[in-house]
Amino acid sequence: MKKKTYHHGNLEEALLQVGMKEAKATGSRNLGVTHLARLVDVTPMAVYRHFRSGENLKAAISQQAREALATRMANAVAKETDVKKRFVATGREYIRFGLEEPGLFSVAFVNCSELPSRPDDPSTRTILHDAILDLCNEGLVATEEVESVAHFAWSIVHGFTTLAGGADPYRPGAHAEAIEEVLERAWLGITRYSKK
Amino acid sequence: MKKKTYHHGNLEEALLQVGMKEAKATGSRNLGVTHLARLVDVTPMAVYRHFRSGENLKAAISQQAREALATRMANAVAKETDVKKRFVATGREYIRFGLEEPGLFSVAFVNCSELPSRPDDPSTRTILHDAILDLCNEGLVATEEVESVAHFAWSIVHGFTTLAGGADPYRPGAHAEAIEEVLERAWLGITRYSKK
DNA sequence: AAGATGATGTATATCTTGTCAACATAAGGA
DNA sequence: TCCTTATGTTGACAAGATATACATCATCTT
Repeated sequence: MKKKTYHHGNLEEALLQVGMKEAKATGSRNLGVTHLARLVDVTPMAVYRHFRSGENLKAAISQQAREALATRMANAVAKETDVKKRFVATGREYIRFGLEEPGLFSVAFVNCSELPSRPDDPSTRTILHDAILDLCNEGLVATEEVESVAHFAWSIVHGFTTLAGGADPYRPGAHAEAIEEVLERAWLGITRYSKK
Repeated sequence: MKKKTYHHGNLEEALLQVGMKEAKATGSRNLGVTHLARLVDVTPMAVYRHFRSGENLKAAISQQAREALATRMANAVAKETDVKKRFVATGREYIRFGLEEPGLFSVAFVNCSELPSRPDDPSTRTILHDAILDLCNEGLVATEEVESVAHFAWSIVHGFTTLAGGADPYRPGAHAEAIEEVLERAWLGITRYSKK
């Protein structure tokens, strides 16, 4: 099939698309300019019309990956009404995402020079904060602790995912029990704490 | 100064040495074969007499970094006698290492194909396990929970470090308060938990 | 409708890297 | 002394990132 038009039509989108596909499959290994350009049947240099550099492209894909995570979290939270359940669902979905999509997860938090050094994507951060504000409203967390609770909660799920992930091919539910346990422990760390 | 001998003398060691230096300074960015070879004033190909590939070299440096971490943890633990303090010291030192040496820390847990996918270096793992066995002896943790507690504890410190690190230039004690707090929360998650 | 103009791709060239193959020399034991 | 092995060097090559110069499409003006 020949090219219908000289212009690709929507190269930027196309690059992000194949980028995400590659990320899912192999993490950040195959996110090079040349490789992605080949996949969309375009010259490497064409990429630079849409991204300043290869790093920049990778950062954009990373961003997309973080958005995918945020979306999943948002959906998971939306299904729960109970305060604690909402909070736990947030963490559980974060971990599941990491285990089910290790490639995307690693790309999402790849240490890229063009990336904000903290892996706290605004949207993800917002979701987490909202969940914690819920806890405040219930009196389970003091208002001035929101920041540190957020950091604690995020640390737990991020660390857990990093450590548990990437090993074997993922079997759904493999870590189910461990996940619930770690979330419960985190819950205790959050609700039982009081400043000395 | 000219080369005393045609042979370098101890190239392998030298490579690991400059590798660690570079890792401290810039993480994993400058751990390429050519670059490191230049630093020890040797041809790139010489490297292959000691390491199968660039990846392999990077993995060896990563290993060294993990050992550096383990050493620090061991030293920190050795200073404490109280059970809880020993445990907390383990985590605190892990976090401090990550914040004080972000380059080394990132290299230590870089996702390298020649690296065990789980960042649980035997020595580091042993130190952590020992600390938890202590807790068992005190009746603070059930014997059958050792594994999951280890995973929980590791998750927390690893996650915290990843999220807190890498931002600004590190000021000693900057996060001191946050560290103690997160460790206390973790402690609660460990000691207050009971299987349902 | 005919250009002018900017957006988007291509062609080419250079530089850097990783790595292979072939060669050189040092060092130490037979 | 001479052969073998360990260790470095040279040169070649392919891949990749990216700069410069050029081509072509799409649109906006007139």
